[in-house]
Amino acid sequence: MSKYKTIVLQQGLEDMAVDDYQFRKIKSLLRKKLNLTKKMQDDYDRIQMADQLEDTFPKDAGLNLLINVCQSIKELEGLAKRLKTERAKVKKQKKRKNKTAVKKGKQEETSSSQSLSMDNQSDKSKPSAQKKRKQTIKTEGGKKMKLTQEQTQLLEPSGSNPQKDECCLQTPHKPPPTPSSSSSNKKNTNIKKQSTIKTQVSQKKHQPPESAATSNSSAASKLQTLPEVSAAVAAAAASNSLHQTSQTPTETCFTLRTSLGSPIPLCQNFPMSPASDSSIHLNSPVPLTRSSGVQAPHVPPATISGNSWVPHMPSKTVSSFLSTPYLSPGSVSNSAQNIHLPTATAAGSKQSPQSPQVITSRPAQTPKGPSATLKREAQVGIAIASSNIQVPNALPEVVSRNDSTTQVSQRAASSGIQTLNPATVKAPRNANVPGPLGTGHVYVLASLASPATASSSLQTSQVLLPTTSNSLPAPQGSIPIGTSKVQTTQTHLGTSSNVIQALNAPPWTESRSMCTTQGPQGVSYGTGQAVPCSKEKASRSVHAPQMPSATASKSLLAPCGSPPTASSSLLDPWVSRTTASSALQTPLVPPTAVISSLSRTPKKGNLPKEPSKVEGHHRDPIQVMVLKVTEPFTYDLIDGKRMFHATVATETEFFRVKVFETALKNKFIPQKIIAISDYFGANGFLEIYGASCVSDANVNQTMVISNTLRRRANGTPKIKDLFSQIKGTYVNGEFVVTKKNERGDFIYYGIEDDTGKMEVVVYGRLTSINCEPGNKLRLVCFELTSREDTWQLKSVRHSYMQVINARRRGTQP
DNA sequence: GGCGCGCGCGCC
DNA sequence: GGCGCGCGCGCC
Repeated sequence: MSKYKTIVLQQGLEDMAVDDYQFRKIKSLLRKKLNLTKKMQDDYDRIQMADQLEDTFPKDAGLNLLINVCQSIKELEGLAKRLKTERAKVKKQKKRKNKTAVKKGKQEETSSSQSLSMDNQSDKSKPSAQKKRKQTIKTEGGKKMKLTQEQTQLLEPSGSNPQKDECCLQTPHKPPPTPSSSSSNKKNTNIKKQSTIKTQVSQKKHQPPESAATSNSSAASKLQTLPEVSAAVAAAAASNSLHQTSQTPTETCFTLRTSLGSPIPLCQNFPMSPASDSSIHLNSPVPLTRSSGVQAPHVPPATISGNSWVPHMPSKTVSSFLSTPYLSPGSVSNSAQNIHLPTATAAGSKQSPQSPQVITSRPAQTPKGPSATLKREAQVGIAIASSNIQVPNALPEVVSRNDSTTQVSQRAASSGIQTLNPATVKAPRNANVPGPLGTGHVYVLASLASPATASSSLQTSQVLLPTTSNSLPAPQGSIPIGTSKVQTTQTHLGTSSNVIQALNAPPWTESRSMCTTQGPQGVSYGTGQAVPCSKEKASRSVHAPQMPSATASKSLLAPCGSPPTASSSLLDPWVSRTTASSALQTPLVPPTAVISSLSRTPKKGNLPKEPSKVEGHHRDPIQVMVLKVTEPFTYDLIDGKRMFHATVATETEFFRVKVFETALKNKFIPQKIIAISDYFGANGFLEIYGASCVSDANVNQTMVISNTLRRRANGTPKIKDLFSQIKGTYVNGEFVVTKKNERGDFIYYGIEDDTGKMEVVVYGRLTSINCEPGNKLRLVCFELTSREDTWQLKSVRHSYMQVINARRRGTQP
């Protein structure tokens, strides 16, 4: 029954709703009926499962059984309905030809009976297949709905519709195969079990009247998913980290491609920027994204303006985090679990921190302070890493110094708040130095690093950050935070963001800040940092916080110790978040206040000079103001694929956006505030695939974007400054054309400004745009690269080019 | 405490 | 986008 098989595989097992966790659950539920051995259960991917179903139930390829299973899983009820619909279609067709169709009413019975009879067949049919894990990172429509309902204010329209899933569909990014993937998975499962169910929140909304019991289980599953996600993320990160050093994320790319290649109908429609773009670059770790995003409801309201940052996931950082495990596997795993646990408990809280997109509260400055500290820390870590050695000894001292408890509090606040900091952007670029081995050490060092060392190294750290540093700083800061709060979708987000912040740390200069920060960081963020510290050196009082089991964020902070009061206050917010998603806002507020008082105000927060980078799939809504939009254009002439670019900003950072749904042009109106509830971060862009991913912000929503930030977001970089950026960076700007040279299929434009000159290389569709010397070229999404001695801006798949100030008008294709 | 620097901001 | 101002910070 090829038709049934097709439904089972492509519309069933590969449905976006069937994330890895759900898939495993399905395997578990079918274990008996399909006679799955333990190994089969662990190893089988979706295709193999489809084969197994087909072998066991040749009549309908196991479709009925699959439907039954899906019906028993709350999250998959929607899928069950869809499958029923598909089954009905096939039956109709069959009726015309044969009578074979089974009556719908008896479907279940038949399936069960079949299963019983067929049991024996299954085992051997399949060779130990390749373990391709397709982790289709898909979220369920149902989850979203829940979210939307809860969050009505923010997300209203977009989320509710199951179809929205389409937005996510693209996600198909698979987590790169981690070396230790199997182990990690297992861990995840464990974690899941342990994790308390935050699902309750989700449950509230959607429970289908049908089976309360099922719903509960499903809820639990959802919760569990979070850990998975984190694990997956970690795995992905780990893999990434390995590759990152080279900067060519071979594995990541591979995975992406495979995902693309795999027959996932849903995905096909969506352009996959990572894949599509000529170069994927380091950041690709998209795979991290997950369905977990569902929890969006938690999203804290406006209060947490700072939070907007959270989303950013410096993939690198994440990876680094992961990498640490390699150093000390045993310890690492433990740490990982710890991390997850907190998340699970706090799951509700997680989201809130992340989502906090809410820009409304402007306490931007306060957030900045914390962020700065974080950054510093990161730097320190980096610096240490570079120096590598000896730092550890210093640690004790450092710890003692940490009078900066206040700082800790700051961090905590900041962690929640600032994920998105622009700083992140910087970090990636710089990173060239790969130091896989170093990372582990670094990691430890960072936590321990004495102030002195840190300060000395700081400058270097900047350079180092990208490669080595990534791993180090990120893990510390990011992990803990991420775990505690974010994890679901965000897991990566949260973590990454944290990481990012660290990396970002703008104030390279301040040595002292570092010292203080260090101590607190580890503690405050707890799980993440703690883990590393504990593993290797642990014991220190500071590290103690690490241990914080899932339960109390407070405990974590406390350990940090110095600033009990402040810290406690900070923590509380988190706690509250965890417990009550609704409460999120209030909690947030206190932290910021605390922070401001405690921390030395950083003055003016550092406004980013470059767009913030986000990695992975994010479902927590982010509110942004639209600053700039291009016209929709066709980037794929063959398939007629269209998109447009946009620049959006929060009060503290800005983002470049690729919108692959041109119908969203009516949402992307300059000066308008919108909520983006489902997006992917890749290569420095936010990518939006579905019309439902963007909604209008609340009417009352206000957002003040400083002129400085606007200028930076819309401005043209100086050519000289581009020379100091890493290749692979995507550049926007308007440049005066001084030369034009057509060679073969390429057009080379010489561009220059008062700081230097370089070359624009145009290939493909954009060569049809007529631009002559003297004109000005508006470039969007051109890739910085170099050939021999000349720096170039190269057109890539999603590049947009426009001639301005030209007598002849060249427009986009 | 003075000086210089970097940053954000606002004016033009 | 350029320029000047004010602020905060770090250095001496």
